[in-house]
Amino acid sequence: MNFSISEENYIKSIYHLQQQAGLVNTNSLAAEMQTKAASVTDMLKKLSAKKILQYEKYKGFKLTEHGRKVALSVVRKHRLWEYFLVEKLGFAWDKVHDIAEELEHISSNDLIEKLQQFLGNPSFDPHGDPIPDSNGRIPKLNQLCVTALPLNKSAAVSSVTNQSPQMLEMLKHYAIAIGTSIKITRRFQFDGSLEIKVLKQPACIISEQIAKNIFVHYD
Amino acid sequence: MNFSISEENYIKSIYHLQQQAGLVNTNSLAAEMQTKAASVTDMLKKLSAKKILQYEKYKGFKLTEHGRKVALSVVRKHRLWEYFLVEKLGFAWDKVHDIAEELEHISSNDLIEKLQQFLGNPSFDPHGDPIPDSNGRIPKLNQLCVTALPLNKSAAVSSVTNQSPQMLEMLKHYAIAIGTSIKITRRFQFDGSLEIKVLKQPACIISEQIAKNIFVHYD
DNA sequence: TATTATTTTTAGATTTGTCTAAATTTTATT
DNA sequence: AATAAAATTTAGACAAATCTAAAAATAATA
Repeated sequence: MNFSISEENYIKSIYHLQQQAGLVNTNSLAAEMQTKAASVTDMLKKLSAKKILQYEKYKGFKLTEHGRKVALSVVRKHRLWEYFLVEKLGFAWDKVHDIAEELEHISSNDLIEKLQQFLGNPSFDPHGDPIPDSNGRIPKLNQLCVTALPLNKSAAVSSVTNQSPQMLEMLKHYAIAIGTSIKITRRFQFDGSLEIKVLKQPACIISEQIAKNIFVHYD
Repeated sequence: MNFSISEENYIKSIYHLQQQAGLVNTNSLAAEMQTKAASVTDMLKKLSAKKILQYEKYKGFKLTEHGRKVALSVVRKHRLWEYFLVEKLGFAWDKVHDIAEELEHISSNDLIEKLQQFLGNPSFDPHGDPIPDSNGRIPKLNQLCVTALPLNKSAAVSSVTNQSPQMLEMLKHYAIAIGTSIKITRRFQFDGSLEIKVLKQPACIISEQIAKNIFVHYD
């Protein structure tokens, strides 16, 4: 079946929201989509009729197995294009999101398979997020939130969950990117903030709020 | 100003039609767009209000200078993506049109500038059509229709104007692509058909109708 | 538990792009 | 020039996606 750009965007957003909480509710989806609750309800009816959603009035909703497959194919396209933009075209990793938002809706499967090959079958996008394969399988990486990293143990940043321009700008300022090796040199009990050390950079302090979004790789 | 996908498609089609005849009329645009004359009239009013068109009821229409610029930017994007699909992703040249139809509407200028650089600033797309630069300038190539090529003079195919799947399939069958060296070995006065010779291929006969769409390069 | 507040849905309107059928204008042909 | 044919436009309708305002259902609280 084919989906409109708008439908694909809803499906993708629902997927992301239900990663965190099992059931998704109307208002949180409206916030995520930057639209009104009434518009969400309209779309829910449509997606429900198309068997993308399990939806019960007033009770919340989640994707069906079929809906999840559709979501993963959009996520796959988004992340492959992000990889392309950064690795082949030379974009900075904090500039590619909006462009990939458009590219993810190009419909050709042939295109996305050839793109994947051209890129050398990458497993993770430039933000460290896993790229689902054509069957919807998601590569896993052992991850740990920096808030849980032992003191003075070096580890490589593997992903950043909040990808707002503000967050990405801040990381850039601290010279932190995917793959950057970091070390927690001090932990402040008072507010949970961390003193971190990046190679060739002066030590700096990040708030717990930021730290919660940064994950590192361990074996 | 920003244009919808539909508006961009109309603008591009008008551009192509007015390349051949100065003024464009409603029915021919409807045919090109595979839609109805009434829909075309509706869109003409909109584009006219946006100063894209010079339009007089019942009299035909053509792009303003501004409209031409917009058209050329869409054409530029289409042809750069076609080049990418063939040269980087390995698509056959007769498979890329529909995908490029979608990609040409991705809006980022930054993207298209970086793509152009990545591709090495190509001047012609895989069908031999010139790729306008970011200022709307179109590279020129001295071209000659094969119907006007002297007997037994070899020349390289530089472009093919009709890009219907049928035409492209036929050219593939005759082993003719952009750059292929061909020679007219005989000219039939009766119906204008031509006997042509492609290196390592048996001589074959093409109708005048096909020949009219094939152009060769000369110095 | 009764009442208030929040969340969600419905009803009805709007915009964009399309359509059909009818009316109008232009062009072609007796 | 009168009439027939073709091209074009108008009028009115429809689907998709959105919105506002009001109604209904659920959750929170006094």
